[in-house]
Amino acid sequence: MSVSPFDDPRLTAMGLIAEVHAGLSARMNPVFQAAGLSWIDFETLIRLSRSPEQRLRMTDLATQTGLSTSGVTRVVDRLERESLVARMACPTDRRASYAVLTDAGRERLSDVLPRHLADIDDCYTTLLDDDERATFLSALRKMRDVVRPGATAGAAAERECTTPA
Amino acid sequence: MSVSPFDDPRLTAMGLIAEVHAGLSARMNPVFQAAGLSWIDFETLIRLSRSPEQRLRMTDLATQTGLSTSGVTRVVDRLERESLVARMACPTDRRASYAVLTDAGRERLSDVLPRHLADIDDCYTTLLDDDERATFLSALRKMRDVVRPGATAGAAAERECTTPA
DNA sequence: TGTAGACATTTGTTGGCGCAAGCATCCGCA
DNA sequence: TGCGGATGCTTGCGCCAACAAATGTCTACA
Repeated sequence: MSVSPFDDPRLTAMGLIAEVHAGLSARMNPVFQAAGLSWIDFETLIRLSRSPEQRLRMTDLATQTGLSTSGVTRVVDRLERESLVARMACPTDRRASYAVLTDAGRERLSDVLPRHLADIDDCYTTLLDDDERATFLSALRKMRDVVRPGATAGAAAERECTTPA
Repeated sequence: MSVSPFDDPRLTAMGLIAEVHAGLSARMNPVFQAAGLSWIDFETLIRLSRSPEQRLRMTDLATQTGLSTSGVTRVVDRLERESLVARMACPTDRRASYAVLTDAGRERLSDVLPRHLADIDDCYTTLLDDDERATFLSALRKMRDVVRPGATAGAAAERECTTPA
């Protein structure tokens, strides 16, 4: 079938991942845009919502989202402009600052989530049976652990400051 | 464990895909950069190498790579400047043009491929056994078919012009 | 033949992100 | 206490890609 010397089967796996990622973005983005968010905005808000005190230091947000620190600065700038997050000084380290999820941010998440989950069902959940999903997720986790060591959410908890106020 | 109302397990799958994709990019990019290419340059060259006559119309290249047509224009501009691809007029439709892989382009691919494949082995092949890889790929294919209908390489073949000269 | 609409591509504009530089702060050590 | 290096964040700059508008070409239909 193929006439190319560059058709190693390993390449198809990489290509598929890229294709699926791009396709999912294209599929998911309209829902986010309708709510005035980008995918990365959503990721940011979700990560905050899952963090203790619903807040995260800028650096931790960067490692969790995969953005550079400057990228996080600008995302939080945007979200702060819409009052979806707030910056909060860290009481124990005056260099650091927290991004905190606001009530408006939680509300925005609640607005978007149902339609986003429906999209996920269409593109993922209903396509695979339980065993397939389990294998799929475990494969992704193995790859992530190699490719992004230390990017787990748990890393942030270890440098949590004591709860203020 | 979690205190968030936004921790639906379906979200973790999407997050993992994004994380793995981002992590792979970060991991793979140095190899491409060392050869003066970006990941998308590489994808473009590879797609051309696998196409009949080693050429593809701009539009087909766009759907295969997931870029917009204007994006493809500029990628091909870059690659043409380095003589890795050439533009060729379509004999049967003067609106269309082909991007054709040149000898230099093939050579550049040969330069990059071994190190790229080694990266893939580190991040993928050796992490999963045969069954896991099979399930993983089939899951990705199912998702791709839903999320990017008509983006398969075969679609381009159907509108192939007859071979010129 | 002539015309309207679709299509392939390119160009102008805009926004997002990474990199490097800069500033403030923290830590270790004398 | 005081100093040097490390760390956390922000800002200046440049690249890249998407969107929209413009151009040239094709197709269908009268």
